[in-house]
Amino acid sequence: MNVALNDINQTEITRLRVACSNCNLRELCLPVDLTPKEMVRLEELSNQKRSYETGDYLYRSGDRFKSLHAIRSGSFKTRVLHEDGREQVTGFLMPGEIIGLEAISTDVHTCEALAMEDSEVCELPYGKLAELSREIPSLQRHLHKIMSREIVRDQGIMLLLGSMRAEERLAAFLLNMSQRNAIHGMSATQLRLRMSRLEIGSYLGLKLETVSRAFSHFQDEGLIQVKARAIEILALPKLREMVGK
Amino acid sequence: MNVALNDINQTEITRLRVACSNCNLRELCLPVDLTPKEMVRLEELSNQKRSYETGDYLYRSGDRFKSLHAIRSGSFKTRVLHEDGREQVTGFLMPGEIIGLEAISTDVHTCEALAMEDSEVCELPYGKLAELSREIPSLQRHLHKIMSREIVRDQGIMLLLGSMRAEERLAAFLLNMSQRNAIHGMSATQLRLRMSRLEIGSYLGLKLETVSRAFSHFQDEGLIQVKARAIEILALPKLREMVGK
DNA sequence: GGGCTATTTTGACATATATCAAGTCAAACG
DNA sequence: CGTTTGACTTGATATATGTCAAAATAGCCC
Repeated sequence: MNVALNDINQTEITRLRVACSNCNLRELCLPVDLTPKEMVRLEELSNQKRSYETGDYLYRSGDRFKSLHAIRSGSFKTRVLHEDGREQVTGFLMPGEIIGLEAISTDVHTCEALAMEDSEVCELPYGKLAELSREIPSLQRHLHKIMSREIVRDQGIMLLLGSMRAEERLAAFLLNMSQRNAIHGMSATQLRLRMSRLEIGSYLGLKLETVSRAFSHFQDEGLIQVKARAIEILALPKLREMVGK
Repeated sequence: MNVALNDINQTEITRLRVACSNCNLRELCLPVDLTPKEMVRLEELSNQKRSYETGDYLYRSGDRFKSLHAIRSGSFKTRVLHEDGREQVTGFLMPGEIIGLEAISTDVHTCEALAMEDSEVCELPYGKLAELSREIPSLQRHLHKIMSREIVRDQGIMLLLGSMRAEERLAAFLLNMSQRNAIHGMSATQLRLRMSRLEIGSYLGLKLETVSRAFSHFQDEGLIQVKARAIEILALPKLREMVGK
């Protein structure tokens, strides 16, 4: 939502492909102006690559925080579990995105992250990352950028939820998914959602029935084409209008 | 909400008082384990101190980002203005807190910050801060902490809004205010709100009438005592119960 | 203190979303 | 191929919050 599409120009994507061929560090590499040598050093940080199956935990609430993780393939959701057992989805993470930021301040993870499909991640030991960023100022600045972007993203997509109605929320969600898809080189209009209506509802603060009704209504209006979790966006501009941009 | 009260013990508060006698850098100093010499260097960063009257802008949307600001006295609100003129309050900032983080990623402020009362701030040039944090690892780590805490705070107070009803939101808001009050050495139960019902509503995604009704209802239930903007919390535990903690 | 204004409270009613309950659909499995 | 299962859709109704309007209150200036 805030990571505007035109933030990423072709040059940078090419550079990324070269730099991160064996590990998806898109979020870290992308706008950083590193020398080839520095990139190698960044690459070397992510010594661990791990695989997770659907439903596996990347980390649990209470786990000690040691690393960030760059998602190489697949997708994860983060959630908090309330005492009464309700699940609250707090975020969806897609390939190329960094997960775990929320725990830096507390040294302990405050939510759970689990795979929504079979996935691979690269581990980025926080200590080494901080150490390296001390040597490479542009990396340091970029780390700050990622974190504050996270703040902005939350404000962008979540904060406004309070003032948005159900269909506006869903429109914002779809646009967000579309942009993140596009950033990662995939279609901006053909979405394959990895999450259920229940999870979308939990994330957006709506009941699954409301989510479903909104999808149906969008389809009736000709804004999207719904085939279960495969969504085709037919009228991007109109969706943008709905969320006021 | 996430900056738990017991995060701050007496020792640290004493250290803070000594370290930051002439400039309120609480958020920066507090959990940082700096040598006296390093503290002086941090102090020296905040060379600029500025005053603002009620309604003055600290920065406007579109302003180039150069500095963070530590609030020394008074309070600010951040907001975005929608095309149609509606105001959306995105945050309230109190003494000792850092404002401006949201702009690091974009180099440009995306929201406006203005004084809710006569206030003073210390300017913290971002470049110098980053430079210094490269030399002082514990400061670097702490900068990261502040930023990710901001993420968590947003998730804590805002993300849950989606799933909270009006009175739960207001309870969360009051608890948040109470904690921030307490952190800054003021009463946890006697609150002097600096913002109108309209602003609270904008922040919480509610109409001012709903906010007012919720206040009245809390008072009827004996949870709080309302005298305009002076709120006395009578039953902290019950409020905590309402937000599920 | 008296009168002015903005803020807050309260009430009656409208509307959006939640809730409860069926019903449909598609994938998985025997 | 039929059955089962879980996910999704749709409908009827309840409830929470928004909307509009008026009254009460607090703050402020004279």
